[in-house]
Amino acid sequence: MVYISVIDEQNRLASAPAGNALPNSAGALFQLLRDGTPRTRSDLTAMTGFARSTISARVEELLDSSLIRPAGENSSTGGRPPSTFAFNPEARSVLAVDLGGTHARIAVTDLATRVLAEKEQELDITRGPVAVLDAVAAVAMELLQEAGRNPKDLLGVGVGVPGPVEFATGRPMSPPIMPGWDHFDIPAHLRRWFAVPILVDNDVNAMARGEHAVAYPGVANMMFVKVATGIGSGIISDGRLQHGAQGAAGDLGHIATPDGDATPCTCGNFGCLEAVASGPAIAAQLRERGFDVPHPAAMLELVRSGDPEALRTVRHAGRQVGSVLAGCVNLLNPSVIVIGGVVSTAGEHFLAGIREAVYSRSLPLATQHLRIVGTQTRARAGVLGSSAMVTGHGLSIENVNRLIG
Amino acid sequence: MVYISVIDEQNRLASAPAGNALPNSAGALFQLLRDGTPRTRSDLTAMTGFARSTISARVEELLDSSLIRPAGENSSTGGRPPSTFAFNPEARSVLAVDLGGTHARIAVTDLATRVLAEKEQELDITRGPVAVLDAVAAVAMELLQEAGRNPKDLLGVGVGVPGPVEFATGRPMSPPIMPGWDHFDIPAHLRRWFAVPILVDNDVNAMARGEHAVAYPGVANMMFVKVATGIGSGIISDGRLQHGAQGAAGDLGHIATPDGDATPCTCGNFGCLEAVASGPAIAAQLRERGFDVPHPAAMLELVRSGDPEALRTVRHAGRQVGSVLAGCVNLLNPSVIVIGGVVSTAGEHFLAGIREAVYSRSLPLATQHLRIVGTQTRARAGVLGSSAMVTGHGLSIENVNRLIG
DNA sequence: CGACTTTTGATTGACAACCGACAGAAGTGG
DNA sequence: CCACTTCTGTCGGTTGTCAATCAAAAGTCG
Repeated sequence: MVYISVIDEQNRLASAPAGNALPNSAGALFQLLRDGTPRTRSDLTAMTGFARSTISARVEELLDSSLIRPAGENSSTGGRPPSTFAFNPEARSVLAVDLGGTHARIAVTDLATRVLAEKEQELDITRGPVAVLDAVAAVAMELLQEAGRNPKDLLGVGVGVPGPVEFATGRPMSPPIMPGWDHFDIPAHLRRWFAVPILVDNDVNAMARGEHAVAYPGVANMMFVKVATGIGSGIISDGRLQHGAQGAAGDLGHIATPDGDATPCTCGNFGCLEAVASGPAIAAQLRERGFDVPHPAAMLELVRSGDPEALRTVRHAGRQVGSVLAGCVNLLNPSVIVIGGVVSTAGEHFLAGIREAVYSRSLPLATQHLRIVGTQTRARAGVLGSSAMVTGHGLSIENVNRLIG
Repeated sequence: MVYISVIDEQNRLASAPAGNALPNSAGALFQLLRDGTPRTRSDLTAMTGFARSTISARVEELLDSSLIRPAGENSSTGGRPPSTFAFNPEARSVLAVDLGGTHARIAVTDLATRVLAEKEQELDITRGPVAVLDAVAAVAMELLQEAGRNPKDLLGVGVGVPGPVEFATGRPMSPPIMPGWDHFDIPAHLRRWFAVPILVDNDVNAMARGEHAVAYPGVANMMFVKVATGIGSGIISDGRLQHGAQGAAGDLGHIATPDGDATPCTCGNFGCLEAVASGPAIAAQLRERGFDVPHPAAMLELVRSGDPEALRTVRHAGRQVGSVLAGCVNLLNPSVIVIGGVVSTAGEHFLAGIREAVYSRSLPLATQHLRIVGTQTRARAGVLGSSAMVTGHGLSIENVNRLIG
């Protein structure tokens, strides 16, 4: 349900259903049904305060558009049993794209962020926007067919890319690992195939949205932290994903760790979190200790094998991440921190190191209800977030009214 | 002007005047006039797309309520000269309260956050909520009379208190320096005198709102940092003040400084920013170096006198603050950081230290358009912010419609 | 099986919102 | 002084919304 702030009768700040304050419309009614729970017309009149006749008309509109569908009948309470209606996630579909440095994951989802068809494949981002996006579009067409969906069916396209993005225009802004993509108009190019709204965001922001939508839908303040080649985060504050002034918010990788570590970083500074706790940094530390770690996957195997030295190294890296996150907790006071990225798959020791450092260095008021957890959506976080980004904008009151009208 | 996100004709994410999507109403029209610029009826028809007759009716409503007032005539363009209308900040007044540990500043302002009457006085917060709020109410009544305003005239009351607040209820939550205030219902108590909406927030959040409203109204992402006995901040992201999950967001005081300093802090940890760069910490450092610094004011005098050793100490403290802010910049990517609090009045050396550390440790993308500045509103930031908090809620579309209807 | 209850859909009339048209007001320019 | 332009207020007409009523549908209960 969508809530807005109002001052209630006691002149206190409170929350009220948006339907009371916003204009009555099919779109507003739809927001009440969006949680998927079946409701009767009577439920809706009680929730909105509008007349049954008005609700009936609105429900009919929504049924016609197939955005809601009949959901059976409730049991009778002595008279005719009421018929119920619920959000119909099958009404439209969403194309969700998650681009990484070397791989792309592409999915077709329904409106409830459920995957209908999905494919992951190698795709080198350095091949440039035209080659990459053309390849993405080709796979997308296959997936749409596989899912039995028509391109006309799409509500929109969501794309996550591994670099900062100017969210309003969908253009990457000076991305360090995406040569040729700077200021490229991704929506314009993709619109050659898909004549629908196209939204682009940073990949970690997309992952934050995915985890939020699927696993923590009611949480207003959370962080998603990705620890892999780099270390980044997506921030959701007050229920909204935060981009910052240049779309560069959430970059944890080059925050200095508090213990005065002087490891040099690729950015030119010393002691950056990325230089001491990222996947490559952990692998380097293990090599220093005589282990044979030719590639990141080998590091994970070593840790999973239970080698004590490797576990200590990973746990220490976790503490480093946690020491930086402790500052983030004091600053943002989130309810949940989700840890994702390949390094987080190394096991519980990494997470334990993070928790240890956060709970020892953050303020009690901020940590008393704080949960630090591993990702539930794992490798799918990105595509799920791209999908949630599209439904978040595409199922707004205004847009639903447009879809119907 | 109020903007909302929509997908435009090109299916791109863009901004459009709220009047297009929100229902037409006097409140919505008022938002277009709220910037204070005089506009003609024709201007408004062009901005909203509504018929002149509709606009005329709405303008009349707003004139009747005195929320807008005639603002003279524009010069003729060949025919009858159009009359213009502008926001009338005198229509109502606001009671703004800024409570500190030992002082209170109370002001009556107009709707444009301009002070009409103001008083600062000693008031020990440890005397407890009843004694303090009763004293505040008494002063407020005097100030209302001094400003020639009636209590009925109030749009609302805004209060800043030196501790965490549950914003929705206006109750302090485990405030460390406010004995007797924990969970006290401040709005309920003040409502005995003022039967209007009463909003309560943390004092640093209020200062952030004040500086934002008066000096940086268009900036969507900024931080206000107060360096005094403690070190705290107010965060404005995406144009909204962020409270975090427990209203504890913005606490910089107990973030660990990156250089591994081991100074013990009152919180039980080591190397907290507050332990190395707050007013008392700087005073302690100066005492260690043989200076006679019996109280905080003496520290300021010493620095203002230009003593090189004192300047070095202050500059070093600035660097410590900056090293923590560098992380905040990477995390939040603000456009502006405003430095306030008594320590910031010590001179440019403190600010210089902050800038030095931030610009050396933050990412170029985040710092290229970043400004780090001293407060313009100074000691008034708190009351101005309390006032802005009230107008921000009280002049919303819904509330203006209520004021008129 | 019949009386009663509850839900649903259709109809109707009241009402408010909004628009366009019109006439009057207040200027400019020849 | 008059033609023309631009702005303003008013009025009637249209539209769409909403609430009340009613009859039919579909169940429960005795």
